[in-house]
Amino acid sequence: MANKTAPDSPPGSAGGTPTRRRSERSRRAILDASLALVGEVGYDKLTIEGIASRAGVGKQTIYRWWPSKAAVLLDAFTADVDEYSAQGLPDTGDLAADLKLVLRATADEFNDPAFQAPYRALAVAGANDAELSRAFVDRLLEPGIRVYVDRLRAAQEAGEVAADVDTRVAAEMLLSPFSQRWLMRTGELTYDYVDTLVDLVLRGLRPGS
Amino acid sequence: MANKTAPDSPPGSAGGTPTRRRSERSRRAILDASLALVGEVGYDKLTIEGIASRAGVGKQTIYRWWPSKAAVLLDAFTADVDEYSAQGLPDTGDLAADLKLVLRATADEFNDPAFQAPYRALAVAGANDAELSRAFVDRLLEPGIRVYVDRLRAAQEAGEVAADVDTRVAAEMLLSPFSQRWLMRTGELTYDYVDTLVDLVLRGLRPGS
DNA sequence: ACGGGGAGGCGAGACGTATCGTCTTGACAA
DNA sequence: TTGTCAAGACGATACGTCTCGCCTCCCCGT
Repeated sequence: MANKTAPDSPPGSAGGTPTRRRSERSRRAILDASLALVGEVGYDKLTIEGIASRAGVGKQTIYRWWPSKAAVLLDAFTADVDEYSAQGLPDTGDLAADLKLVLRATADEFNDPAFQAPYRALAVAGANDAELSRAFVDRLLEPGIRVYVDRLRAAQEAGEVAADVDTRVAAEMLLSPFSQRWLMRTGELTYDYVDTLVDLVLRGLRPGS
Repeated sequence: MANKTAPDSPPGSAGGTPTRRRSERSRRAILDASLALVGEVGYDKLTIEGIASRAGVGKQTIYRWWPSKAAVLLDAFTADVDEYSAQGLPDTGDLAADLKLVLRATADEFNDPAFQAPYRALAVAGANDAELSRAFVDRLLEPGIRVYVDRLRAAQEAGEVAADVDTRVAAEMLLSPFSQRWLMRTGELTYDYVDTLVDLVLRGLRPGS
């Protein structure tokens, strides 16, 4: 049950135990197939057998390395995404402009159908599986939030944001309405909405407010 | 496909077509059984056959009136909840106090295991089923948001909130971080958190800020 | 006013299909 | 020699459809 959502590394890495012989070719084929299939048929109709067949792989090869289709999808999705958050947010000295720029780009990304299916599926699968939820949060959600917290902290040190503001809560005020809107489909993610949200959040962060 | 999540009313009401004969007894038994079972085994392992068996009902009776287990659950859950949002938020003239009071109570509710399972299941099922999502939003989410928008509007008219504030976005800034935290398990819903959130949101709403 | 017929919902469960997760086989690579 | 690989057989489970009598209510003819 350990490593439930983080299978052993591919051959070449050196774990505590001797590296197991694993086909990198099969691993990539499985990840690619799962991403392609979830876009075509949706998460509910995504099956292990379907992934295996599409990847030209035996079912056992999937069951050997992953505990569930959600874990496969999380791996597949993480690989494509995690270099994005490594670079941090831009800092031009104008907090509002920086936030609007990045959130507008994020809105475009969230409106991209290729992105929607797997991300929705993961968000959703996590809600009913606490263990997967933790992996999803740790590997995708938290890193995304942290870059905003860092940017807010920088603005705080520059005097652009009041010193007594809880930057974590402020980041949530910015990001949660955004992702909630998208996840629950309570509204469109337009540039107008992003701008309104950023402006209203920042009103409460200004020094002396 | 019409009425996908809103089956015909029980006998006695008069629809456009002649009222169908439907057992109210079976309807209640199905709703009760689905709520009980989702709490016991979780959403993934909730099956139509299980509900039918628990309710002492034929499978066909469920398939006749609902399109999916999610639709059953939505009906079951809605029945218990919708009188709650009918009464609106308190208005003592102190917006911060009113919001904290209600959100603290909501936090208690969200921390109640009996509430968690079905609500999580619905939020989650909706993300992968656009039609169910709409029903979930219309019948549960939107009414909940609206009472906050109304309360904010009242505060706006009382001069407690700046006139140019978009009350809808403001309500989302308050509620989305809250529900996001709970849904994704990114943090605890404590009274402290609620208070911090309310205070920070309201900082941006004050006139002249 | 009433009583018989018929239409339709009802509980029960059989049915074929799909996918599950496990297990076995023989080839192949380290 | 040892462990992974592709392929697929296997029993179990739940799906959604269907058929069966039973029962209840509504309507119509008397």
